[in-house]
Amino acid sequence: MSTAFSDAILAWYDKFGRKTLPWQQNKTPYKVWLSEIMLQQTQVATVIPYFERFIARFPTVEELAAAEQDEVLHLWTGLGYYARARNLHKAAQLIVSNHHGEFPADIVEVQALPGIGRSTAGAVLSLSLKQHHAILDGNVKRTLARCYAIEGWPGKKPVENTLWKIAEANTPATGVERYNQAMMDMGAMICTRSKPKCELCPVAKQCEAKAQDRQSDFPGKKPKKTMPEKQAWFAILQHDDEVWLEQRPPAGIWGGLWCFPQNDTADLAALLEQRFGSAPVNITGTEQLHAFRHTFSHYHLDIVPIRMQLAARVNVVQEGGNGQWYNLNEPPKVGLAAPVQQILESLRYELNAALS
DNA sequence: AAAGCGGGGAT
DNA sequence: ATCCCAGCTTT
Repeated sequence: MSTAFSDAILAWYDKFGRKTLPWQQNKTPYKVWLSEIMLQQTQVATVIPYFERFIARFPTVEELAAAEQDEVLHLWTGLGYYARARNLHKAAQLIVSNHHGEFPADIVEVQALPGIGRSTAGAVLSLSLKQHHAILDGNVKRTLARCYAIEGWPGKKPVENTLWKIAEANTPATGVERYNQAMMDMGAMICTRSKPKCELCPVAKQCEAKAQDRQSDFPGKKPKKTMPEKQAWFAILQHDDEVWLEQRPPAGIWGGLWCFPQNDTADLAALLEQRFGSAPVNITGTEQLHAFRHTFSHYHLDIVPIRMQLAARVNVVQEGGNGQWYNLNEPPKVGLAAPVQQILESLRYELNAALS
């Protein structure tokens, strides 16, 4: 493989690539790692404020490792993919216990950390320490799939393997930290998923998809299937400015986040029985709030929030699991599922509007 | 409203 | 090897 591809990419990077992002200043493996995990799921503009808040609160791996998981999830609230925040936290603790608090420089050890796979490990070590590793995130996949007209959906192993081979072959011997950043910038700025800016592309001359005028055929599309629809009723137990929240189990949907008691039927009586035992709860009013749809990657969830005003704050006798009365005006720093945060915000707004 | 994004872990 | 996980932007 000639260096024509990487030469063109590097020259483009020096003129147009991104060099002033927060995680590109005084680069350390920790900051690059954090940014890569956040960027796996969200665009740069959204990530920036989360990154700034996170680094301000946890400037070092040690401080992250020492944090409560609740506070880590709190700083992640709204970003999604909460398993990644939990993995980040776990990995920080492993770095402290197994690597003296120093982010490992050996790619095998890096990949052994939870939440870090081949591409993220390569990105962190190349961008921060200039180690020679290829990367293959979605931006790179799209750019290479088009340039080399690789047929098929990259979710399929053979297609992914082909793309890794090309990524490795194109990664230059020197300037790998600029090249890898450039490839991510290319995917984000030039080789975008729709309407790629081929007239600005440094490798347009070499691009097989462009030669065939088939840019939109690459990368191959994921086979789509219809998403199931599920229902959930949220029991919003409110007394004054407090509502009852429960922490979800550590794994699965919204793992470790705080949510309302949830049921898959409208029958909330059994739910309350379970929480409050036989002691009757004095409910002074029940109303359905605005129902809405929340869409996950693999199903729709139609949510019906039912608010029950309580005459008094009840001591909950729920067995197993954590629960707390959440004060709307003095919110504790805990992780919240996005629909729960939406509802809490509207409750707080309503509460304070009623007071004024 | 629907499509697309992205990669690691679980199964 | 395939499925599971979120919430946001773009179309």
